[in-house]
Order: sequence, then C-alpha cells, then structure tokens
Amino acid sequence: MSDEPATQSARGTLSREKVLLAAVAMADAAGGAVPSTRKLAERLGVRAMALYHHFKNKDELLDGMVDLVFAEVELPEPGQDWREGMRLRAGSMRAALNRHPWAVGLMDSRLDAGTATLRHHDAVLGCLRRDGFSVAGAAHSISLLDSYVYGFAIQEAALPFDSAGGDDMEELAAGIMARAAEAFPYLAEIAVEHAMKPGYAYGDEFAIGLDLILDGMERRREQW
Amino acid sequence: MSDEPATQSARGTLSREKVLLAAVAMADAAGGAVPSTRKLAERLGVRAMALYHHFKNKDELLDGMVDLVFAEVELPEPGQDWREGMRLRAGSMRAALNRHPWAVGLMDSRLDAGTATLRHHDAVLGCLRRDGFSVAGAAHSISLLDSYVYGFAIQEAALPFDSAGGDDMEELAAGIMARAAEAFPYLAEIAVEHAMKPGYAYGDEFAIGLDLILDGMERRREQW
DNA sequence: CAGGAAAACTGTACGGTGTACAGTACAACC
DNA sequence: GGTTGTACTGTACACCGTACAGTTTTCCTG
Repeated sequence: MSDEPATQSARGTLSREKVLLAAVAMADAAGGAVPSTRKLAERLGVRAMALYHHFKNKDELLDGMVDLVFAEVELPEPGQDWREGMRLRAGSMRAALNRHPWAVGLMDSRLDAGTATLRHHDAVLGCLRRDGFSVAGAAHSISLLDSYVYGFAIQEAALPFDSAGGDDMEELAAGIMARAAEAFPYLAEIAVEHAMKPGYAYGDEFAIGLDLILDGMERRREQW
Repeated sequence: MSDEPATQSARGTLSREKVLLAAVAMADAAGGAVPSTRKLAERLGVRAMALYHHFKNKDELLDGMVDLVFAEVELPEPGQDWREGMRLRAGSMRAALNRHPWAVGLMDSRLDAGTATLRHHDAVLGCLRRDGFSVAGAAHSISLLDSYVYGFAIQEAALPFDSAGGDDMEELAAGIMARAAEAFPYLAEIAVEHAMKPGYAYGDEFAIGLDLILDGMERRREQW
C-alpha cells in the first residue's frame, strides 16, 4: 500500500541484506510470526516473486534471518576470562532471542548455519580452548551452555506473561489453580509461595541456573 | 482415500482422543510436520470441518498433541531418590521429544498446559520437595533442568545427521569445513579431533551435561 | 410414540500461503 | 546497436485454516 511499483520497474530496490533487515523488522513488530512473502514484498515496494531472485525459497530466507540474530550476539573478547566471556555471551544470546522471539521457534528446523552463526561458535570455542579447556571439555561445555540458553528462551517464549515480572500473573495462576484445585499440590505450593510473591520474575532464574553451570565447568575444567 | 464417508453419515467415528492419537501418529510418520486438517480428517474417514466439533481451532489440537507427549514421560516414583528421579525423567523426556520431534517446535508457542503437563510438573516438583529442596530451590532446579532438556532436544532436532552416531557426518563436516576453510580454526579443530572420531555421537553429550547439573543441585540443595 | 432440540457430521466458500512458470523491461557489454 | 543476462511482474496452482449454513442422526421430553 505504501509505494507500489505502479507501472515502472523497481529494478535495484532489492538486495539480500535489505530483504533480511525488513523481514526481521516485520517479524519483531508482529511479535512471534515471520511475515508472508507477499507482505514482505509489499513493504519493500516489490511483488512477491521478486524475493525469489535473492533466495532460493522461504527456508533460505529464514536461515538468513536466524543468522542475523546470531550476528547481534556479543562475543567473548580475545583476552577475556572464560567465565566472564561465557556469562556475557550467554546473557547476550538470551537478550537477542528475547528481542526476536520468532527465532526461537525457527531454530529447531534450521539445517544450514550461516557465517555469523559459525563465527559465533568459533569465538565461543576459542575462548574456552585458550583458557585451558580440552577439545572434549569445550564440546561438553558448549553443548550444555547452548542447550540451557535455547531452552530457557523457549520457556520464556512460552510464558503467557512477561518474564520481567508484574502482576499479570497472579490472576493467571489463580485461574489455573482454581481449575486444577488440589489435584496438583506442589504446583499450588510453588504458585502461592514463590511465583506470586511480590518481587518474582521468571527471568531472574536465568542467572541462577547459569551460575550453577559455570561452577560445574570450573570444577571439571582440568579433568575433562 | 481409505474409507470415504460415501453418502452415509460418519456419526460417532470421532472423539478428541481418537483425533489426537491419529494426529500424533501422522506427525511422527511425517517426520517434523503436523498434518493439515484435511489430511487428518481423511485419515479418520471424515471431512475437515468435523474436527472443529472437538477442537475450537487448530491451536487447541496442537495443545492436545503436546499434552499427549508429556503423558508419555515417565515420572519419578513417590519413594525415589531425587537424583535418580530427575535423571530418569530427564532421559524419558528427551526420549519422548526424540520420538516426536514435531513437539519441540510447538513448545515455544503453547500457552495452555494440558492436564498431563500439569501432572508432570507436579510430580517433578514433588520429588524435589520431598527430598529436602526448598520451594525456591525446587523452582531453580526445574527451570534449569527443563531448559537443559528442551534446549538439548532443539539441538538434536536441528542436527542435520542422526545424533545416535554414524558417519553421515564426516562428509558433512568436510563440506562445511571446506567452505569455511581456516576462517574458523576452533570449529575446524573440534570437527577433526572430536566430532569425526569413530565413536562419536552427539547424543552422548546429554548425560554429561545432565550430570554436571545434578552435581550442582546436590551441592546447593541445602543452601537454596 | 410424536416432536422438537441438540449434536455430529457435510458442503461450499473465502482469504491467505509458498512458489512454478512465463513474460517483460532495463543494464551492461561486444 | 544489437545481444544477452538480470531483476523484476503477472498469473496461476495447490494447499492451508476456518466461517457459515445446511443435513442427518440421536436423544430427551411430553
């Protein structure tokens, strides 16, 4: 609706990068949904099929979008202590997945890693290897850390309320618990005594779990 | 194609449970994709719109499918040691997500937990609470364990080769590394010295990470 | 047993999706 | 200045979820 190509040609208006940036912006705005090819094209002032000159198919476009998310993640700097480096990049990765929640649902079906993704993993591996982790130890560490970060992002995305806190949740918990009554006593307990407490925010759990993992890595660093 | 309703009515052929079982079976068979309403209906000898008498919309059907996956997970038994209970249910959950890989991609958008899901979480919480974890400690533990299991399942699902091992991967790693050349030295190192070793299977990482987490929980059990 | 209401199905249709295929117009090069 | 390749457009297809309006069949009630 914005700027139609009218009858003129729109040659030169498109490029891989411009398409990806627009797609990410639209997905962010839409909350959790990747735009359709037609909507994306319209935003770019172009017809849907024009996209297929820059991407083999939609899946390749999704690959590119996910790679853009990885490109946003802060990587550990060369001289940095492994523990601080891991904490920073885990937090940065989580933040990126919170900014782009649509990426979480895409990750399980992405087969081709982009170059930003490869650079990301290479940097993380390097930080560990340079600080005394063996090859196997670094592999264990990355599998564990990535699983934790992705899984935490899934759970935050699935939360029906804002994980930063607020009292939207009290009514929700109350509703669930009313339905489930006393059939699930431990769930009721945790809802009442933990999640409904004033200062509660699920997002705070991230650092707690991450610290446990980093402690365990520290302890195993030499033996792995 | 199998048994069309011809001209007669197909009354009584449907029920929530039958629909869900068929949907899960079809999704499993298809690998990673949930069936369309039409395909699902055809398999049940019914027309697509008949499904909407048992489910408000497709999302509610997906909720039910995910709940069925949770129902398959073995729960810790009442008298069981927390550590053994957690290990068993984590392994069982991972196995269920491997059997039903389509569920992994659904989890980030499920807002309404089914009763099997609630029972699942209640049982896990109970196992921890009965063995000395505080309410907060149990909350930390569950957040961490669930994140790890879901995240690991994501990574297994995203793997372009079978995580149980095999040499499909050598060619793949070779291909990637040929493209990436020496731009990613640490990635190259881990590919050659770790992932391409004869006995390697990514799935083995699961137990290693899980043990680290359980150790950390043990250490924090009293102080949390 | 009659009749009417509720429940479980069918038929059709609408707007949306990804994308195959065949133009068409412009840019660049011999 | 013609040829060739590239980047776009137009049209069309099969498929998707589902709204809405029948059509049966069953079951409850008088």
